[in-house]
Amino acid sequence: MSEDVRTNATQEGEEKSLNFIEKIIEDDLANGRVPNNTIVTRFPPEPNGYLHVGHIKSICLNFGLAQKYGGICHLRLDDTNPAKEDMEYIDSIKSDIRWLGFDWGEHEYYASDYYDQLHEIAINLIKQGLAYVDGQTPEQVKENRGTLTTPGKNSPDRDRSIEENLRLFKEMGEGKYPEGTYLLRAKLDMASPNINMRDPALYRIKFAEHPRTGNKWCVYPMYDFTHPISDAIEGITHSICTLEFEDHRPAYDWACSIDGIDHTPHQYEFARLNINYFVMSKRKLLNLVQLGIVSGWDDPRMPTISGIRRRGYSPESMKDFVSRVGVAKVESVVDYSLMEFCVREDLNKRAKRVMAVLDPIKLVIDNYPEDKVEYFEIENNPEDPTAGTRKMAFCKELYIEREDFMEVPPKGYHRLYIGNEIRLKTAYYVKATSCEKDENGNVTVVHCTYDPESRGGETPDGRKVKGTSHWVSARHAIDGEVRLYDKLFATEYPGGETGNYLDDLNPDSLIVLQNAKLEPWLADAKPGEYLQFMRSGYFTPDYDSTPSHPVFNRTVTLKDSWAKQKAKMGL
RNA sequence: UGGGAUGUAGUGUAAUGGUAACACUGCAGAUUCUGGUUCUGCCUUUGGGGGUUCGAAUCCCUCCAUCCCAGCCA
Repeated sequence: MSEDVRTNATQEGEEKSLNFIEKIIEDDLANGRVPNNTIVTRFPPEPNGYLHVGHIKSICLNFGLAQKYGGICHLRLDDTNPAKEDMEYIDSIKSDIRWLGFDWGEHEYYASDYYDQLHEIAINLIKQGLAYVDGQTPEQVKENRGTLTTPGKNSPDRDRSIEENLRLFKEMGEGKYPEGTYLLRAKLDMASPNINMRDPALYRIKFAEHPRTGNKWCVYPMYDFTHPISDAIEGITHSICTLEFEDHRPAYDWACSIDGIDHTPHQYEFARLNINYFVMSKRKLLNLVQLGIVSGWDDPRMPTISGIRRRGYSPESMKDFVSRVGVAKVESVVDYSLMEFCVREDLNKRAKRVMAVLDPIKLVIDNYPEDKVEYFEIENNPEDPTAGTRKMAFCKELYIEREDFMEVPPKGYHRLYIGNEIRLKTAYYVKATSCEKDENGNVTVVHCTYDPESRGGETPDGRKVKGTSHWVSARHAIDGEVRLYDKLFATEYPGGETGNYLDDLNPDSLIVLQNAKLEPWLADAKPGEYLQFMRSGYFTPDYDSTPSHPVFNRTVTLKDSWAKQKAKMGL
């Protein structure tokens, strides 16, 4: 094949190395092993929960591969277990994929679309003597499956006649037998060293209402039977799944080899995404929701796609994140710090800078005229000249951040303390003169004087200040609620010590500040806007936000080298 | 102890028999009207042992470690 398929030139023109799946695909393409030379992938979530960050890897892989090689990616809801699945989940899955910017077009499928065909294939297997109805109890089935190191034993029903099997399977489907009484099994090899090949179950009886097929069926096909055949029906060429399915590949290949089934699809396995400080199993996430530890699947502390979206992560940053993580077969755990790096990098370029004082104290400029108001023009984003400017009102009384003033400053502190001069961002230089305290000794008001010559933030004499504070005019500011989110878990591997991840919850994962002072226009900010509260972090309006009660979620803090320095000094 | 997989800096990923590298983290410094950004530098790597070869992360042997599998879940 020609060089242009072999290489992978990026916009910069440099060559990026291929991951192992891309290598396989390019090899298949180069050797004419792909029908119509068009690869077809699929993203096959089970609608039994919300999608999480781990799924982003799979979504980007499947949709990304299709994009890159001019193929097609199907969305297939793998809905073969009506006991666990729900319409709510189907809707959330679709909106999460769209949020990431992927489009499956008309290729929206459901495993349940294939129930009729699957049923027919099962009957044909029975007719060929390749499947049988097993009347063993679930306990007997388990017993006779053997163990990891010992072979299983054949079921006494294994040699039931074809007619009998046909009759029983028909009656199973007619609802004549309760759950657990009969099972349709493939006749493979009870002595196989691979347990998945020891006569895998094909159909079980389940009296559950299905989100899509309602009560039409009371027998439902199993994953090992449904998945490969769904792939075959849809013409999937590269069926990509996670490592734990490696052992199932022989079953997959068996199903694709059934008479009349397209044997094009091949299964490839990659390592799922793990991130430290996170739990990523749907079961655990469901638990957090049901126990009320979080407010719901979209709680901004949840690693769900809806959670991180509400938290203020951009889809672009997440796509960048998974691309940096890469694709391989090694079980791995990615540092949460990489995810934070990716959002910061993206939001630094696009977030509008605003002044928000989270924990306010009043700053009074004693030598500033009582009623004077002046306006300063402030750039919306120093990283993006096209972002424009806005005007901010300034007057005698302002709010500044409580931590920007100290009566007794530690070494290295270059913010406001009595006698020290700092800059109020884009406004004036001010020098602290005194402070007032309440009965508990907490500073309530800081007094200062300003230098009129320093208007705009620079002085004619060119003297420098070490600190620059953000501020809002006390007369103009509005109040707002700010939700400071941090990691949900305090340890790298939740439950790693005690075995119970709930033991490792971070008690400070959410701190709500009710008294933040904000630039007035923030009352109208809408969810989905990316903001930087200067010197503090990236924030986004929550959907709880209203003009009379604005609410902001912290996406991630800014990097804070002063906090590090303080920590080192033991402060 | 059956079967399936995997071992490259702290973390993740490259290098397909020819100088072990990139990113994140960490550390140090410079710049800065955000203690942000940007920039510079530093730290640390082929699981062990044999073998083949002029030459091995790469090929062979062997040992070790880790993960997955005994649902009528996916």
